[in-house]
Amino acid sequence: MAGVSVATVSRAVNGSGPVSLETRAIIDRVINESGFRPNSIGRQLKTARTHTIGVLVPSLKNPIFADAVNGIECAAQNKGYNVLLASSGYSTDRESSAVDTFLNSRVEGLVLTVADEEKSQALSSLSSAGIPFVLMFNPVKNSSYSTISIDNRKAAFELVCQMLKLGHRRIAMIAGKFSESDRSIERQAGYQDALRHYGIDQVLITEVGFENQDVSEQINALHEAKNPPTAYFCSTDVIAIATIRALTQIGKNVPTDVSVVGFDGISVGEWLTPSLTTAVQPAEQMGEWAMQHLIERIDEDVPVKNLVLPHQLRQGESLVNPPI
Amino acid sequence: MAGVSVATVSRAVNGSGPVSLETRAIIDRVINESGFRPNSIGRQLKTARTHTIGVLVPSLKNPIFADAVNGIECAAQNKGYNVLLASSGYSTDRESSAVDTFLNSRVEGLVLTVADEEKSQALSSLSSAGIPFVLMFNPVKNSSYSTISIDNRKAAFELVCQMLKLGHRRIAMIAGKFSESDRSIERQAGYQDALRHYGIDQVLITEVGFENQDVSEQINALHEAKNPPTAYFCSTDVIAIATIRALTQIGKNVPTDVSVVGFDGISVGEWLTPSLTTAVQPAEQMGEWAMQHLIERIDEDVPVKNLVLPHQLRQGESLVNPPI
DNA sequence: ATGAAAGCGCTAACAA
DNA sequence: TTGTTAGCGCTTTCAT
Repeated sequence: MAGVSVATVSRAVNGSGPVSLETRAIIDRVINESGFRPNSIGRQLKTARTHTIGVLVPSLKNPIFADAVNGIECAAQNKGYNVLLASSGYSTDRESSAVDTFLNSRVEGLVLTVADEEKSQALSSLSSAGIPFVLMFNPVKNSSYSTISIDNRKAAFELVCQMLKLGHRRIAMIAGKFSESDRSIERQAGYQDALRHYGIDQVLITEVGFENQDVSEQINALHEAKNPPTAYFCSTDVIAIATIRALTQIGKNVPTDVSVVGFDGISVGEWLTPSLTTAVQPAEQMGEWAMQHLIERIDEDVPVKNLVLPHQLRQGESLVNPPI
Repeated sequence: MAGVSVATVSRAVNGSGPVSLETRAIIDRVINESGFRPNSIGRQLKTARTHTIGVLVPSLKNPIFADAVNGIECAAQNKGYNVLLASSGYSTDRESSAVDTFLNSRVEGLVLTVADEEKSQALSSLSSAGIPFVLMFNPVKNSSYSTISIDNRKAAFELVCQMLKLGHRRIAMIAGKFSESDRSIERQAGYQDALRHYGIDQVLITEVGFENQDVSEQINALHEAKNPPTAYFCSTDVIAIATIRALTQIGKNVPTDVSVVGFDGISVGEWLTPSLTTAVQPAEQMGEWAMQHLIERIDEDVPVKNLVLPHQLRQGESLVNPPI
């Protein structure tokens, strides 16, 4: 339309070569008039670069992941990368199929949280595909993968020690399904470490689904026992909130009757009454770091890195001494 | 590698034509051994279909958007579509550039929430590009765009009427920046409708940024006046939560000293103490519907539709009679 | 400063 | 049942 070759248009659009002022003017005019848009697909095919990264999280309904994705997306935008998003709903099958899709779409890298690093079919595909990725939230196990996380076990240990120090002896753990979360497993280990440290062998663990809004059934079951727990350690803040609701429904007051502790440090925990005692993961920064590191690995072929951030215990009102 | 032509491989991989059992077996074997992955880019270029939709929201930090994106993503996955995600941070410039990127990536449709439909450069690009899109949360104005929303003005009117009915006469509105949200404008109109309906002409509107976690300054200013408000109407739940915090910081109790009402119906509002009085938008379903309708428009060229869902008022503890 | 042409990986006629 | 081939839109040498 501009009476020039496609090569010249390419050079004009990308500024990738010399174009005379006059031809550039003509091309600009024609582009505006015709509504021409360079087709990224063609460019991607030719250059073998997509400037796209894949992001896979279990669910956006948990603010810990929404915040992380927010951090990732902002960093990506800054660096000129596009974000393909998928959620797994904590299902390993959906993890694998999402990763397959990403790989076929030729994403240049991934940031993801999987159910369990060790059992992940998705991660095997990824490593054999040889494309860089960063695990987010998943604990470090195989140090040949880049990861960003906190020490879940230690944080859980410290949290439960606090509970024990206040005098709690019957502490139940409401754990997200172990098969769906290696974080949950680590936190459970920390819980047991703490009990053992205090010479207590009454472990009381109830697994619940992560998508479960209502844990009344499980809580009721625990409270019908002869010696109900005086405190609950929950493997996420979202589960802690559900636990508090369930307790309230059966007439238990938190924290006077029973204490509840969460994990994650989602910001709403602070505004609740009682505010949540929890361990804070800086989700948004973790997302940002993951993205930045991923881009380093893509562009500069930087080596794998395992970043374990210090966690932070947040004292809330939901944990007090046990009733006498 | 399998000793067959690319055409045969294509047929085998896609099941798009006859392939003998033996050749299929060979191809499968070679694919597994070599780690071959069909390149979507090539296919996309050839077929001129990307099976990708763009999603643009202001921010994932507000659960109303995170929930909506969650709904969109699930629906997309069900229908075999990929999701390219971007956030605008309530900036119209970033809206436009995200839409440009989407368009160049040849997304087949978009679901988006823009600052203001009427002033949106992004929407002009979109409509002239002739690709289907669905506005989410934005009120219906130009009915030639598909939209899914509630009647913001009416909901705000009803909410503020409730406040007036309880006896409040000095009601301030803490509004998200009008330039960043046409919802905020509509809700403000509903607020004024209600005041007018009760013959009150003391409108008291303070604009705040959406990303603003801390509204202490604005709240303090209002409370240093001779007759401070007895109630606050906030244009979102997130702002309402910030308002409650600011009030608490200056020693005001909600709701005994002052009432606060939000808008959106994010689920945490229910677990707060006091629980939030608000108007509920069913974000996840809105996302699902948006995605489903978008795909109808893509596949079957269904006409534009404007769906205005009934809103629902949620009675919470944050609204009571004004102190005597 | 510009153009011609090859080729990225794929699909879809068409031919055999 | 399989192969040959053109071409999707782009970038990039290599000529001119």
